Amino acid sequence: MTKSIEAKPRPVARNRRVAGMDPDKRRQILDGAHAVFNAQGFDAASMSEIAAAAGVSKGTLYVYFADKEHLFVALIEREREAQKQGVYAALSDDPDLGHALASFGEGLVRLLCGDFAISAHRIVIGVAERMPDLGREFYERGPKQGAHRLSQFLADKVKQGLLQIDDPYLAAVQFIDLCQSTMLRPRLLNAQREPPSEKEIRRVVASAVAMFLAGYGTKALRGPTP
Amino acid sequence: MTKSIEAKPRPVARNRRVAGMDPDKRRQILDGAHAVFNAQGFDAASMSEIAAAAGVSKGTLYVYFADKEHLFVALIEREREAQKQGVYAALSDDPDLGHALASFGEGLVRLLCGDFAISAHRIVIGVAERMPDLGREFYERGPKQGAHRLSQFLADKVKQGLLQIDDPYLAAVQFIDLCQSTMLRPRLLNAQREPPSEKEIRRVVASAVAMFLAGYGTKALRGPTP
Amino acid sequence: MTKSIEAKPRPVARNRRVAGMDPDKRRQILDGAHAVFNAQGFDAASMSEIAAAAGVSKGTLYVYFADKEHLFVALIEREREAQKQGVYAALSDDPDLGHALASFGEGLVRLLCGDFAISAHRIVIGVAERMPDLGREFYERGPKQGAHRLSQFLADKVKQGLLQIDDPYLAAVQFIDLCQSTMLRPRLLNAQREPPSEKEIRRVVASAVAMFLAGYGTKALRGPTP
Amino acid sequence: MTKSIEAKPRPVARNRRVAGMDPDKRRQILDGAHAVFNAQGFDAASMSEIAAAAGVSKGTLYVYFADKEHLFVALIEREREAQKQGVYAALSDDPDLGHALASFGEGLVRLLCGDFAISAHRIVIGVAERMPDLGREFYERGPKQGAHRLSQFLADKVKQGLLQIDDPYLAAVQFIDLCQSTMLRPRLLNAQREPPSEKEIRRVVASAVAMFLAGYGTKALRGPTP
DNA sequence: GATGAATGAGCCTTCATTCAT
DNA sequence: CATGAATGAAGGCTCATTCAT
Repeated sequence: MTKSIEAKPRPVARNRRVAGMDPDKRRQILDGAHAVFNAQGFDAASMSEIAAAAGVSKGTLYVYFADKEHLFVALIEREREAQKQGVYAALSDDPDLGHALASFGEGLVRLLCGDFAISAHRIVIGVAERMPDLGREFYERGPKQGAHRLSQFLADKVKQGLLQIDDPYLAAVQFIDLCQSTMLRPRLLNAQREPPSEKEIRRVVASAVAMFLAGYGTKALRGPTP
Repeated sequence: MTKSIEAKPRPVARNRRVAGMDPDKRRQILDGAHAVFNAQGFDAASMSEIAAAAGVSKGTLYVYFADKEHLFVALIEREREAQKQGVYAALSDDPDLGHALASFGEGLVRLLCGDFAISAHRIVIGVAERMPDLGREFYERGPKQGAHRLSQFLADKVKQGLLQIDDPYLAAVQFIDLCQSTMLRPRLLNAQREPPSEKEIRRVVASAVAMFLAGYGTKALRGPTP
Repeated sequence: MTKSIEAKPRPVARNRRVAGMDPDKRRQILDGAHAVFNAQGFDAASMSEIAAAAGVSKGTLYVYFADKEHLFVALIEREREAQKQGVYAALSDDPDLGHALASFGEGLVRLLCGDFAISAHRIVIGVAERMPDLGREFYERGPKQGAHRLSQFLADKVKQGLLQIDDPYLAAVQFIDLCQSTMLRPRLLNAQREPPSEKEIRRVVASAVAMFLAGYGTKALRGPTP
Repeated sequence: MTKSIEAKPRPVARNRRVAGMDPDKRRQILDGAHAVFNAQGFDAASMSEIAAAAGVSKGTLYVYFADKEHLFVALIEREREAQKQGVYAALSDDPDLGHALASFGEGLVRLLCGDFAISAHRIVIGVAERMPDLGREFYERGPKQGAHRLSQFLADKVKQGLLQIDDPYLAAVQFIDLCQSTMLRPRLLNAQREPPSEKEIRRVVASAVAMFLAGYGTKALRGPTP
């Protein structure tokens, strides 16, 4: 039968040796897990392969992580933290709204269509049915939070009179989706093996910015007209 | 000694019985497979469970489908055929472009955020790493073909002077993505257990149509102004 | 849709653990395999039975041997090594040719009609159709090599003028076959459950030696006549 | 567990429909079984393949033969009958003893090293452990009876003063084994894929006859000397 | 009587997890 | 603490046999 993270109460909290966990070894294990999960997906990845890739024994795996699922969740968490740096910087740097959105959009697409994010997405989506908590958490801490952040930026611009938006959160997601159009889906389905080219990213994001500003921009945005 | 003893390839032909396949039983099996695959995903679904869900013996499964993968592929095929009916009808029915796009978009979202399409998406994305052919084919016969169809419709409207579009395929995917904004992703990640409400669909699609026409519409579209 | 979805070959290396194989456990497994293969033949022997007979878990079997065939081949190898000791000693020990041949023949028959050699023969012959490599290798390292060794001994005697032989290899096989006459075949077909008695062995081998020397002996062999 | 012909009492004599068995269909089935058993061996042959090769349904197989083993036994019986014709003719035809033995030996080797006899031998030897009755019967009705027949011929020649033999049965088997030297064993083990050439057969049988007559011939045999 | 679709026990193999060293 | 040999449940798949048509 299905094993679900929350369905398994892990009856006795056994050898939860928390003392003396070597952070280096933990990182080492997560690196190995990263390689194997990305290459194989969740189900096809075996703990033996992960142990081998990490250069530790299988037993050690279980010292650091209660089971395969917890190892995977920990990996997702680490990677999320590692990557969400800097993408949002573009939003505050550039005084020109179009430039700011383009920089942000390009950075976002580079990140989301990159090998790791695609793999992680694939895996989490693939197990979402069996591990709804993982999926929800991934969604809330990732895409949702990102959109929220952008929506705050947009709300700011509304206040400044540059944009006219009823629902800033919807607008934020729309912008994010526009930026990924034609690029994300074929990557997720593995119909496109390579990340999109820089040229393609710029082209698509430019189109997204144009449509977004056409839809939400005010006269004030189009610049000081005589 | 020899490293590996290769068994001589069996000379007598394997009888892939194709004749006498009861279509009802085939449907019955696919129904069972549908239930189990959707509930568990590809890897976690077991052929035993599928057999039980279908009300047939495990052996019968293998009379109708060569193996687990072929069963899954056949299921995807059946469902695609069953569902791609009628979504595109909206494109030709309505003389008003805004109405046509809205109808189309709403139908599409209803389909793509419905339980089955979400499950199928999840599964195919989940196995895309290990079965790239399946992923690619799913992409090409599904999303890509759909976008292509819409792009032809848009190209038509360009000829009619109603729209001004450089890359109709990109525009088509942009529209499709806009229609799904805020609704598809949480569904895929199982952060949203229920399909979106009709009201929500109408709201988001209306916003998508508005932005799309703001971005690509010509003066001619806005109607005969005095 | 694609006819067959080829799973991408797993990039991460399979860890064929070779290190840390406990020789005692390996022997234990081979002993169990010996018992079950001999009792059932190759196909009818099940890995479960072998595991039970060896007193290990099924999983352990696969730690030591890649699969059923490799286990079987390893068993054959072990047994061959264990048994080909000492049979050829008789050839050099005895100065009298008749005695030497008789000792050798008796030892050979004792070996080849013994329980193990009969079982191994039965199994290898039984699978020879499907595993020609195994059969050929068994033949070449066993019967063929044995005959070759004897033929060298005979060629020596030819040089000494004691024998007159055109084709020493043929002569060697003839002698070997004569020694087994009436004893090997009923054993192989299980028409004779017990190995032949010592008395019977001596009788048949004596007859073989007599006929062989009658056919190939020279006057010099019959001894210095007045 | 092992299935053994005699160990399985076949509790209720069920549908042993004996009436109306079409001899043509029976032959047809045995022909199919012949092809498949020879190509695959006993265990690897499947009843489906046999049914397909015979051009009948699987159900029909079970009308004519109780199970796989009985089908196989019936096949062996039929083939034995079909083949033991004519080999013994040589024994009475030729007035010259050397010629008679050579003709007989050559015919025998041609038969025993031919594709069918080799296959049958392999299969029976392979299952002899699990089906001792089959092995014994095969032995007694085949090799043993053949040797018996030759021994009677030899006893005759002893009476005629041409041969001097203590144990004619042993002598018969010795002759038979000599005829097959270097040819039967590699065939059985599939180390020699083709039946031996006529030239080789003549060479080896000539050598066998020579040795046999050297060992057992009387002065009378060597011909009327002055 | 013949058919062949259906059965289900059983096979080989894998792998997450444990535990003695 | 780390190790990795051992476990055993479970998975995909086959095939001898049965039975409704």
